Amino acid sequence: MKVSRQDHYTDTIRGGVLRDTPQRRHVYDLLRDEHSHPTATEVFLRAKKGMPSISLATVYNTLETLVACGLVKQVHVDREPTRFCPNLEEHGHFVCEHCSRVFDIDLAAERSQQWSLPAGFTITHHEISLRGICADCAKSEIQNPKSEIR
Amino acid sequence: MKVSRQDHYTDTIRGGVLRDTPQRRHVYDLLRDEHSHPTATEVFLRAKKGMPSISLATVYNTLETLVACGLVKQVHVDREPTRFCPNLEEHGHFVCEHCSRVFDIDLAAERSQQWSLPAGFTITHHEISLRGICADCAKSEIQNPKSEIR
DNA sequence: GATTGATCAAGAATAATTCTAAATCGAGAA
DNA sequence: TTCTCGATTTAGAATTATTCTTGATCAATC
Repeated sequence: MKVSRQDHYTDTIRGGVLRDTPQRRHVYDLLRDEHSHPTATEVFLRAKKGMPSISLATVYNTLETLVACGLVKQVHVDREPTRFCPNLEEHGHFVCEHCSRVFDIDLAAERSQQWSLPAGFTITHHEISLRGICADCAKSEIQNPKSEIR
Repeated sequence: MKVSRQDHYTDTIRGGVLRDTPQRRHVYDLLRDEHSHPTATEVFLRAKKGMPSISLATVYNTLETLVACGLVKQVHVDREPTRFCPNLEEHGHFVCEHCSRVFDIDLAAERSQQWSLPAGFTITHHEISLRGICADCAKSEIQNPKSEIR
C-alpha cells in the first residue's frame, strides 16, 4: 500500500534536518518497487529513466542518506559492489553462484542472538551471507549440465 | 607444532601442479604465525621484512593461490579490503567498530546448517560477520567515554 | 645445457566509491 | 515577493583495492 510507504519515508526523512527532495523520493520509490538488490550503478541506470538529469553522485549520496536514515539496508557479498535492499526485516542473503541473483533469507528470530561471543563483547549489527545454487539454477543444471560454475 | 603445519602446506601445495616457492612459503608462514587477519597490503608489508624483494603483485597472487588451495580463507567485512585468515575451522568473524580488530567467532557446529532456505537451494559456503564493540574497547569506553565511535 | 611452463615483478589498467568545488534549490526571514 | 543561507545536486577529479599485462626469472625435465 502506497500510503504507509510514503508515510514511513516522510516520517523518517522529515523527522531530521533532511529535505524531502525529488531525487530522494525517486530513488526510494524505485528501491521499494524492486526486490532485486540493485547496486548503486543499477539504481542509477533505473533512476535515469524517470529522472534523466540525476547523477551517479546523487544516487550515491541518496543511498547513503537512506541507509543512514534506516530506510534501506546495505547488502555485502564478498567484495562485490554494495547492493541495496528495502527489506527492513531481520534477514540474511543468499547469492546464487550461477545466476548471481540475491535472495532474502528469513532468519528465525529466536536464532538471531545466539552467537557464542567472548565475555564483554557487544553486537551492534550482523550480516549473514550464504552462497550456493538457487532452485532455478539447480533445475536447469540438471537439464543442461555445465561444470564451469563460477 | 611446526611439523604438521609444514606438512599440511606441503601436501596441499605439492598435491597439485603448484610449486613450493620461497614466496609462497614465506607468506603462508607469516599468516600462520599471526592471527590478526591482515589485509593483502599488511601481508605485503610484513612479508617484505623477511623478503625485501617480494612484490605486492606476488602477495596478491600468492594469497589467491593459498585461498584456492584451501590453506587460508578470505574474510570480508563490508567492502573493506579483503582480509586473510589461517583458521580453517568453521567460524565467523566479529569486527570491533572501535579498534577495527577482527576476532574469530566459534560457530557451534550444530547451528551451521540450520538456515531456513526455500526448497531446492543448496549452500556451498557461508560467511557470518558480526559488528560491535570488543571487550577491551568496552572497558576503555567506561574509563574515558567518547561518543564518536565509528 | 636447452626447453618449457610456472612464477615473479613492475607498472598500467580497472572499477567502485569518495571527494571537491561550483551551481542550484528551498524554506524561512525580512 | 525577494533575500539569505545552508542543504543538495552535479560533473569530474581523486582515491584505492585489486586485476591485468608483459617481460624476466626460475626450476624441473628432456
